[in-house]
Amino acid sequence: MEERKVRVRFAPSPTGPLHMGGVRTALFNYLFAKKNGGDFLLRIEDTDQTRFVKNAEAYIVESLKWCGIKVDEGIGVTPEGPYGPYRQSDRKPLYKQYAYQLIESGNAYFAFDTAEELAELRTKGEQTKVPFVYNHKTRMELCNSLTLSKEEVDRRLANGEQFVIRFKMPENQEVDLYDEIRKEVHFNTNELDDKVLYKSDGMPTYHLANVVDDYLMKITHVIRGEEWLSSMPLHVLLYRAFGWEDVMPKFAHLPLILKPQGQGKLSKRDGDKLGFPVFPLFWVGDDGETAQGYRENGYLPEAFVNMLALLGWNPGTEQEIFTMDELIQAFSLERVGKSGSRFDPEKTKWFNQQWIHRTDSKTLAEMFMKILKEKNISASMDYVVKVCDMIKERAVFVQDLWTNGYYFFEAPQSYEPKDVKKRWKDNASEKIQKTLEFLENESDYTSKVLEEKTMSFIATNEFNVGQICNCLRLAVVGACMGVHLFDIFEMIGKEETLNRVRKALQTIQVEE
RNA sequence: GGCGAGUUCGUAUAUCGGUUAGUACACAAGGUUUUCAUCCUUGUUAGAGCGGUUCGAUUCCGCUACUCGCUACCA
Repeated sequence: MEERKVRVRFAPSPTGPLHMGGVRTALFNYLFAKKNGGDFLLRIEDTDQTRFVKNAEAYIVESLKWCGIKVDEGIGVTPEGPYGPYRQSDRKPLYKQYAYQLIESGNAYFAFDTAEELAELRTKGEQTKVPFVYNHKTRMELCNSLTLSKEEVDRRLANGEQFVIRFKMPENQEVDLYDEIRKEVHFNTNELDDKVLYKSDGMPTYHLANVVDDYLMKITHVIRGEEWLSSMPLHVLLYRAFGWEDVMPKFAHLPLILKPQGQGKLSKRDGDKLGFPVFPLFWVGDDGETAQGYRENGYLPEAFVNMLALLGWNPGTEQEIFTMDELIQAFSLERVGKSGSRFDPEKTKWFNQQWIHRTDSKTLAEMFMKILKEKNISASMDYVVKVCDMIKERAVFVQDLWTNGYYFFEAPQSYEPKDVKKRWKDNASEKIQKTLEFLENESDYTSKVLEEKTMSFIATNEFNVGQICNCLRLAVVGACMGVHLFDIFEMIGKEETLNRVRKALQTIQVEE
């Protein structure tokens, strides 16, 4: 077979916000495509009108964009590309001919059983513990073009009666499949059923639409979640039935992402319960329901992507921090694991911390500026960059820039009682009063210079360094925390430093 | 119930028949820091069970157990 350009697709259903498991599937597709010089397409599989959610598509596009996953072709790109449209509802008329083609070749048939009839058979099956399956064993006892006369079928079709088209699953056939991650997988067609390919509303089901579109869009590799492994034989059989086996894509089924604790796959509920996001972006649905997002919770997209990449894949080296380009370089399907991975919110925080440390202060400052603006604080870019330089290594989330650096922008509004109790004693007020007088007489507030002078002042007065410094810190920060004391003095300047010390002297005296 | 897939420290993973089973997160104890955080050092903890194959199995095979997925006119 001649070399085909690698083309992969991410094909989500717009049924709600895109789950982080979905983002990972998109990411792996993207990494694989870029690693192999191929294209990454985005196709929307909106064949189920009953579950369609309006904002979902825009959410998907925005999520991928935030993550730095660039779509080469399809939804969100203008022009969309040569194989469009890329929304299955817009391709609706196209599927019918393929379904009929399968009927003509004897691989599919019309079925007229109503949903109610089938539901009844299923409940009956449950009661008798013989589950009902629409397959080679039962199809000849049901209402379809295999059991009805040709005239009757034609009559029903002409009358516009509701029908579906089902795949006629061959009997007792061994299907040997090859999955890029799981290697050989075998099925016997007797275990499979006659899946609906074309629904009574004129829409294809996932199976038909997926195969037809992948064929038409010249997809070379299908990389998707493990929940699809069971339908792989159906899909391969469909390629065979259509006579497309020579251009059938290769398949790779990704392991699932599991709950941090307990059992089952990761769900929105876990996030609510354990306090971490399950979605990349904040979501608010038509029903007013909301969901937390990594972006709004202060995660950097680099960290989110980095974490996702290492969930189910590893480079085989001890490197853990990867840029997108490094991921592309290092990625291969061979190193994707077979077993489900439990999601670890703690490790995710660690990734974010690492990325905040690595992100240059100017980028951080731009994000910090937005937080400051919300608080009606104005500061120069230069100043904010300096602050970020000093505090970024103690931040885990973007918003920590504020919680760990507010004192660069405003005076403390209270003094941590525990620290006051621990430090503001043994005539602290008296000593700080003296120190204040000393500080008032100093003019050079350069960190190094002021530190040196203050230290000798403390020495000549035989004060305790720890006490004085911590009390000053309490005055300026409001708690025993934060960066180097004299760096704070330099940053906020003499005037502000003195004001804060004076205020502390008044306030804390009262509390004492 | 049936079918498919999976199973290494608490978690994510390395190992591609021979290792004191490595690393990271988390946790614990020290150190650094006038504070907090960062950072550094050290430490605890792992091959589901049972049978094979083999000179030797975490690694190969089988069985059992458990977990996950599928079993819709949902994807």
